[in-house]
Amino acid sequence: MNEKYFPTEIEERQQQRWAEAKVFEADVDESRPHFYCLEMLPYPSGRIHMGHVRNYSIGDALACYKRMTGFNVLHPMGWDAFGMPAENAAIKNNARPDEWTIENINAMRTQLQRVGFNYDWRREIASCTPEYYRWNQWFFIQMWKHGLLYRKNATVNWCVKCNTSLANEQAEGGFCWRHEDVPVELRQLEQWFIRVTNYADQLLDDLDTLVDGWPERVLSMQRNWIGRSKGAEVDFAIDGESGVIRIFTTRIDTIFGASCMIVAPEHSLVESLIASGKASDELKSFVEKQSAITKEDRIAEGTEKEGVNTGLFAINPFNGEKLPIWTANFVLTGYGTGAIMAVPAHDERDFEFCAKYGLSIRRVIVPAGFDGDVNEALTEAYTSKDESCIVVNTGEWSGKVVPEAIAAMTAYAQANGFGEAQTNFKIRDWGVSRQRAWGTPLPFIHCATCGIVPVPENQLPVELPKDLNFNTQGAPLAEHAGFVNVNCPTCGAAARRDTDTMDTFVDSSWYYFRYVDPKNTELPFDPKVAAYWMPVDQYIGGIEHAVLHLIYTRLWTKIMRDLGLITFDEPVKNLLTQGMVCLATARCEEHDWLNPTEVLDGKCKYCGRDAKIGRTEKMSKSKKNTIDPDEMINTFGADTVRLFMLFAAPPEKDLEWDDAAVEGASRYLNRVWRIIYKWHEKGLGGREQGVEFSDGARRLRRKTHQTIHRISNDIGTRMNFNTGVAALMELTNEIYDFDKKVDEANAGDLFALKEAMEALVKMLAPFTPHIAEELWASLGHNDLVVVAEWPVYDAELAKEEALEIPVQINGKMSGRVSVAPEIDDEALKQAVFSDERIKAKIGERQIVKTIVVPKRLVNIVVK
RNA sequence: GCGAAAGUGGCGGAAUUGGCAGACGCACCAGACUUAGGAUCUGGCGCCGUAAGGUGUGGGGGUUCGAGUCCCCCCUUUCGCACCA
Repeated sequence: MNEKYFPTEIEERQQQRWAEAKVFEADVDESRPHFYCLEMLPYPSGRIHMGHVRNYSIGDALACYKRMTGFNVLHPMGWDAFGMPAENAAIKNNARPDEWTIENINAMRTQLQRVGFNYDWRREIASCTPEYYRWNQWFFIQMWKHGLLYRKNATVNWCVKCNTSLANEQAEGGFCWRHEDVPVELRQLEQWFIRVTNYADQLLDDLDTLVDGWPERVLSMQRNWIGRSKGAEVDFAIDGESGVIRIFTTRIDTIFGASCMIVAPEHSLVESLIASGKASDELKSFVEKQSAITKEDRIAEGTEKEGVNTGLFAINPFNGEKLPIWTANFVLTGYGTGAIMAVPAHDERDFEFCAKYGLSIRRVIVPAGFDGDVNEALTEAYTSKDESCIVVNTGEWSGKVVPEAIAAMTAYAQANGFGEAQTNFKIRDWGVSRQRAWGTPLPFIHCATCGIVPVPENQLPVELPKDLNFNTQGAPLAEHAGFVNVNCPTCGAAARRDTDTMDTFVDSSWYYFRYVDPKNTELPFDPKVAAYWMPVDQYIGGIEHAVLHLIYTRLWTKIMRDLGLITFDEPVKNLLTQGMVCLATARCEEHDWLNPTEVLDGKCKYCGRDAKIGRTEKMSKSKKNTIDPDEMINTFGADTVRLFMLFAAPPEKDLEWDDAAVEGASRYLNRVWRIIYKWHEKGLGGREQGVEFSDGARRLRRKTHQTIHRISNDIGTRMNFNTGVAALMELTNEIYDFDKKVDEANAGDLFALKEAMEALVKMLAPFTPHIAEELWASLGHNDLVVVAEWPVYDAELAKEEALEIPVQINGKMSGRVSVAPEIDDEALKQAVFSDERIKAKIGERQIVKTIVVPKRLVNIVVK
C-alpha cells in the first residue's frame, strides 16, 4: 500500500482485476433474487459528458449495492447508434456513418471504462448493427401482419434541418425536438404509422399501476399527452342542404344552450361552399388568411377569436332550433371532428366569441340549490365542473344532475340515430418513416401488382448498403440501385424496396429486452430469459424522454405482449429521472459565451469587457459551460468525480458543478486513505473472541452498526445517495476520534477499529469502487470488495447505552435528562421531575399534564 | 389561465411516522504544525446579543401538549399543459 492516494494508478489496476474476474457478468440463476438495473443508453456523439457520468454513477451505485446484498444483478450498457449526427458527419467529411459511429462508440466505451462502471460488457449492443436492427424489421413485419402498422398519405411534421418528417412527440409545441429554434413545417407525405391509438386507453389506464414507482411529473405529462376525453358526437342537419355537421362535445348536456355552430376554416363544409361559389367574399378572404397562419400561431396565447358567418343554418336535433353556422380561427381541424357547437353560457371561449359577435347566450346549467333567476344575463361563462350541478332549460332532461343528463342525452341521441358516445385522444398514431439513410431500412417491397409485400423473414436483415452516396440532392437509399431494385417476393416481378428508414426511437423502444439475450438469432430475445429478468427493476435517465422514449417503450411492451413474447403490461417498475448537471454561464459582448476559466475578475480574458456571470444552466457545448469528465478524472480520479456527484444533491434534483466541493470530495477520500494507511502500517491483528470492549470501542462499534443500518436504507430504499455519503463521513469522523484514544495493546480496541474500517470500505464500494477495492486489499483481503457480502447489521450493537431525552415545558426546549434506553414511561417521568434544573424551571407553576413520547421526549404542560 | 412540485444559514443540502431545526459538506474565521502551504490537525460558525437570553424553516392565520412537517389564505420560483370543444 502506498502512503499517498494516487487515484489514476489504482483505478486502472482495479478495473483490470474486475474484468479478469468477470464479476459483473450475470446470467439466469433461479437460486438468487434478481435485479435489473438499467440506465438510458447514450447516443455515440463522440465524448461522454457529465450528464452521462451522473446518470451512470447513480445506476452503478445501486447495481453494486444490490449485488453486495445478494442479488443477481443485470447491469448492461449499449449504444443508440442510428441517427442524424452520423449522417451529417458523412455528408460534411465524406466519411462513412458506420465508421464514424463505431469510432465514437470505441472512444466512449473507453471513457466509460475509465470511470469504472460495473457493466456486463458481454451484453453490449449497438442499434446500428444488422444483428440488432434485423429485429426492428422483424417487429415491423409482425405488426404489419397484425394490422398494427399501416401506410397512409398524411400531413406530417417536417424539420428542414433534419430534412425528414417527425412524429408528433418529436414536434411538440411546433418545434423540432432536436432543433429547438426550428419550427416544423407541414408536408403531405405517404408514411408508415404504428397504430398507437389502438393502445391509447391502455397507455393511459396502466399509468395508474405505476404511481408508486414513477415520478408523478412523468405520469402527468403522459396523461396530458395521451389526452383522453370522453364525450359524444352529434349530427346537426344543415337547413335546406343535404348532409350533416358532426360535432364532438364532452358536454352534450349543454346542447340546449348552443347559440351557433362553428367549423374550422379547413372544414369540408367551408371548402364546398367556396367550391360551389356560394361563399361570401368575406368568408373566402377569412379562410385564405387563416390558412396562411400556422396552427401554433393560431392558437397562441392572446390571439383574438375571429370568425365569419357562413350564412348557413344547422338544426339542433334535440329541440329543432335553427343555429347559424360560423367558421372561426379557434376551431381546429385536427381535433375531434373539426366542428363544435358553441355554448357561450358554459364555455369561456364560446362566451368570448358569442359576446363579440352578438350571439345569444342561454344558461342551461346551475349549481345545486340555485335559487336565482335562471334567465338573468351572465357576465361570464359558468364553467363549474361540479357533478352536483343541475341541468335547466333543457326540455324533458331539466332537473337532472350533469352526469345523469349526459348519459340520458347521449342514449337519446344514439336511439334516434343522430349521435353516439365517443372518446377522443390527443395522442396520434406514430409516424415512423424517416427520409434519412442512417437508420433501419423498412423491410417492405412495393410491387406494382401485389402492392406492399413484407420481405420474407428468412431474408432478414435487409442490410443498409455500406457504399451510399451522401453527396447528393436526393435520398441516398433511393439512389442506390443495388438496394432499391428487387424482385417481388410474391410474384417475382421487378419491384422496389421501400427507401425510408425507421425513426430511431424504434431502436430504443425495446433495446433493454435485447440485453437479456443479446446474441439470439432466432428471436429478438428468448421469452423465458426475458421472463426471468424483466420487467426492469430500476430505470434511470433524464426527464426529457417523459413523452418520447418512455411512451414509445410502454407502447412497444404492450405490442410485444400481444405478440406473445412476454406476459406483463409495463416494462419498468421504478423510474428515477435524475436532474441535470449545471454550471454558471458567462457572456461577453464581443466573444459571446465564455468558459468560466476565460473570465478573470468579472472581465473577459480576451478583450477586458465586462463578462456577466449568468444563471446556472444545463451544461452545453453551445454555452461553453461544460466540464470534461476526462479532465476531471485525470486531476482527481473517477472515484472523486463520482463521489461528488452522488453527494452534492439528491439524484432527482439538478446539480450545480462546484470545483471547491469536488476538492472536498477528494479531500475526504484522502482522509479515508490516510487513516487506513496508518493502521495498515501498524497492523490490526486478527479477530478475537470474548474480548472486553472499552467505552470508546463500544461507541465506535455502535456508530459502525448504526451506519450500516442507515446507509442500507439510504441506498436500498430511498436512493438518497447524498445522505448515504454523509453517513460514511460521520463514521469516518468517528474512526478519527477513536484513533486519538485507542489503546494499541487492547485487543477489543483493535477489533472495533478493524470492524469499523472494513465496514466503511465495503460501504464505500458502491460510491467509490476503486479506492474501496484498493483499501480492501490493504486490509488483508484477497477477494473483491465490489462483490463482497454487505456488512451485517447488528441491532444489539447499534443500540444506544443511554438516551438523552429532551424535556419541553409548554412545548419549549428546557433541558435534557440522561436515562437508560429501556426506561418505561413512568420511570422517565420520575427522572424528569427529579431533575433539579427542570424543577427550577417549572417553579411555582401548576402542572396540568405531562406528555411522554416513549424513549423520545417529555413535554410538561404548566399554567 | 389550469395542474404539479418546491421555498430551511453565505452556499449545496439534512431532519424516514407531527417530537432536540440546520446532520454531512462547501465557503469563511481563529489557532496548531511548518522554511512554506491552496497540505494536515484542532476549534468556531443561523440571526440579534459581551452575556443571560431572545429569536428563527417565504408571509399571514389555524389545528395540536408540541408544526419545517398537517389544514386554510397569500407571495415567489421551477416544471408541465394550455383556445382540446
